[in-house]
Amino acid sequence: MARRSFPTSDFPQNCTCSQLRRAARRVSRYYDLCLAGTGLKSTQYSLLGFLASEGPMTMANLANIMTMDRATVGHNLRPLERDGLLKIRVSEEDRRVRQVTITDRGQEMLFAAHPAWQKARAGFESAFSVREAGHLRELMKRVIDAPLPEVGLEQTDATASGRRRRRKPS
Amino acid sequence: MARRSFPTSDFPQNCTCSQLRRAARRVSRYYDLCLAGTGLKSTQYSLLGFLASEGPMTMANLANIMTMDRATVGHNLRPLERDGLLKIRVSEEDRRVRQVTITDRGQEMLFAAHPAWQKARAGFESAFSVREAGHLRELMKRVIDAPLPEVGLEQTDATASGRRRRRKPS
DNA sequence: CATAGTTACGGGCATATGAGACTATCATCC
DNA sequence: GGATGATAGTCTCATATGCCCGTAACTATG
Repeated sequence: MARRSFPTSDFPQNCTCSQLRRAARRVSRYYDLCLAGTGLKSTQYSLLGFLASEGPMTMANLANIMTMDRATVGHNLRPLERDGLLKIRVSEEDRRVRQVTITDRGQEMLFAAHPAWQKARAGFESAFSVREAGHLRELMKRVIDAPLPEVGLEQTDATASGRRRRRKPS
Repeated sequence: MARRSFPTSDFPQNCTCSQLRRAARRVSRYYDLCLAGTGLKSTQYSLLGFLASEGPMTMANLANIMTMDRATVGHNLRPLERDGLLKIRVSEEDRRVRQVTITDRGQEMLFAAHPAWQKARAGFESAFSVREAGHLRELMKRVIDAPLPEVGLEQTDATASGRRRRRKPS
């Protein structure tokens, strides 16, 4: 048996990242299923929710509170803007900045989706207990705020064989 | 002030799904950054890791242990297959089934990426503590295994105004 | 004021994720 | 053995996620 064996203790079953992603997929699917009739996905619901509760803000600001890449925010806003749920306009003071504002239509959409969201929450808590769910959110908060150390960029030798390089060197 | 106010207590800041997704994004970004030099993303690392430790298996099986949709597995396998890190072949016994097997090249890639993955793990645990990280994985496991109740599909009235319907009724 | 550095976004690329419709195959049941 | 139903994957579409690079705009510095 030529197969190089890895220490079983450090495999995907025990990878924090993998576990976190799996859990996120699971819960997201559940929420999205509950929200299915509303026309909003879970991410969109969060985005609009933040805009509704925190008021208009810049994309960088949104990226920050959503723990999301700025480019990702840009992408995710597009469908919502297209459908008139929010407006994006150039700031007066600083023309680099975009002010994102939820529209009335967006507010309505959000409001209309609220029961479905509540149902998702209730469903989750019926399986996981209100107390545990609270504990979970608390823990997630700590993960989000954890000061991760810098990463020094290094190279594996297996990379040399050149898998998927972006763009050809012009 | 016409803005309908939502109970602050149930907004994105307190949404389990949103928090979970945020944490997953944060940690994934960190892991992906650590893995950057290796040519593998975190999902791909998990996928190959499972295949390496559990042996060849079907896509449905993979979907199961990855807590992932079957279609998603299909999509995610494609780049790995393209780059020769795994093989997908039709099963002999049941020709509906695809057997997915990691290749030698895949094993090497995984092996080469292992130090980077360890570094990610170490980095995370330096900020979050080994004990807490273990606790976190334990909790994620419970989330993944939680028996979520069925969802009865319903309609919001805001949907009637027709946002993004898939396909036109033929 | 020119210019260099920084910051905020947009565009393009590649992967990640999942729903819905469809196809091929297997399993039943009559 | 043919209709019927269930199962495994695929194809298409839409969104989600984040990188790199380029551009516009602001800021600091000489």
